[in-house]
Amino acid sequence: MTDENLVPVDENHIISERREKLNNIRKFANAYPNNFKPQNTADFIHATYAHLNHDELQEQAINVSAAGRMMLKRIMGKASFATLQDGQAKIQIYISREKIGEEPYNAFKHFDIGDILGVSGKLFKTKTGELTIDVSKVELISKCLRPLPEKFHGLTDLEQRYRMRYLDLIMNQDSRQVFITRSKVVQSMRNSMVNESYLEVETPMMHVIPGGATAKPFKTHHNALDMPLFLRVAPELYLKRLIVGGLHRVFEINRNFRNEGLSTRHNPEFTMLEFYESYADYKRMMEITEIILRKSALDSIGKLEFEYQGKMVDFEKPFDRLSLVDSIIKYNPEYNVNDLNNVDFLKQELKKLTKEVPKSDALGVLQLALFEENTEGKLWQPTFILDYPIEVSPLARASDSNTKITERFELFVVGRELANGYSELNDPEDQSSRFKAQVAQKDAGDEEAMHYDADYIRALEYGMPHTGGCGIGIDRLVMLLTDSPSIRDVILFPHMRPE
RNA sequence: GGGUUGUUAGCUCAGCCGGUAGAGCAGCUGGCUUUUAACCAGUUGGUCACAAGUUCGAAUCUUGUACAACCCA
Repeated sequence: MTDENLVPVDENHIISERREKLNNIRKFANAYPNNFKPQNTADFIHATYAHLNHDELQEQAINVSAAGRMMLKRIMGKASFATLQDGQAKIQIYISREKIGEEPYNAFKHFDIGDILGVSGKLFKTKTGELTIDVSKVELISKCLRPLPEKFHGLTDLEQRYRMRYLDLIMNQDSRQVFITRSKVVQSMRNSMVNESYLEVETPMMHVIPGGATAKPFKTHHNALDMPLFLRVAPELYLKRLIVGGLHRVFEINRNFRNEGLSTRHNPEFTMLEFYESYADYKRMMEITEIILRKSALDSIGKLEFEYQGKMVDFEKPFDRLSLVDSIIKYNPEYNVNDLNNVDFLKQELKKLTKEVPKSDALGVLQLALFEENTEGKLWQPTFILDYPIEVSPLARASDSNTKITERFELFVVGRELANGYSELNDPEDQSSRFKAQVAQKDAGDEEAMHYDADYIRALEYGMPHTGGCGIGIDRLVMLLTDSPSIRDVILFPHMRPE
């Protein structure tokens, strides 16, 4: 640690005043006691006693104890109200000098907004009917040295919300709710997989040979072995090794790392559910993808139709299925089938639309480029796009009826890719030549192309049953279900440049 | 990587044609025993992101840098 790191991030007179208060507490008591045990949560208190009226509460004399952060404070002479916030909810407390005594009351008056307090007392209802703890004992559990953001506007600066997520979670209940929803989504997906007899596994995050997706990896170094390692871009090749090994249904929920730009849809590390099922194909993968997504919506937000950025998304209807070419024509009626099978026409169109026309002359590659340019963004309702060109699908099984395309789908919702699945390529000789084609592309300067993975080929040579596989982007799914415009809103600590 | 916009008190924001800094909240002092963003009176707090330039004089104009948001790639 350098000297620089030992200096507080910033200091001001408010913080030094609060430090002074803390020092005073230290003189007389333990400033950070660890023996307060709240018997009730604010949530529980409201749920259990809110229905009782003032007189009923008076008669029953219900004692509670609670702890939480003081968010609001209203001193009115010899009595005060304050609001405590615990994990889920808020509860109002009433503190009178008469009840707790002069010394403790004066001490309370100097507690700051943001301090964490423990209280005990009897429940009552105020004139306006708010359930409140009439405090008989209050203690400071943890001093808040830094002033909280303003009570009305809160913390709105996006940069600060991302950098100081702890503060965001204190101040913004919406943000807290996003991450509760995220947890429910992940839990639901795990349950769906287990219900389908899938086995949860963990495979390496550090790869000697990066593989499983066309993407640029992060590179790191193992000191003891003195060798380069790559953070995984996908778990795919390891999961399929497990299929070879006879774990017939496996899934993994974990991070992938891709060394690309940041945007509202891309974080360098992101979370995927990947699953593989023996004796299945891409059609079964589409079915199970629909099952998982519907269940995750029901389990997290309790409905199958929801609004995303002002427009409805429908998870209830069976998801649309279109071939790549059909989807282009459907959303761009100015084209016909002949146009889309004409390499020169495609190149001409792409030149109009983008600076980055693929160098390839392969029909499928150009069709895909056109799809990405003017169709993908228009797929608002869930739509499976089928028949991906073989050149861009090096791990997928070729279609039996057309060797130029693969048995592959991608699912699009609100104009974004949400899932990607296919019938896995299990012919080791075919896979070997596909890897070689990738290596040739890499040698030609494509940094995203795959490496040749000899051990994976060896695994396939032991024989892998036909298998279906699929990956679902969890961050993007949570964006949808929480109506979040940016991926940074659904990742607790999104990647930011250092301050 | 390119374009646009932004960065002023702890937070939310004003600050016009260049004249040396403002409000609300928070804090501090005092008053107030059922408040609800409590209220009333007084008060502390700023390297105007950073660095150069233009000017008698820059938060304000120019350029560069950093970080961020949005759009494009």
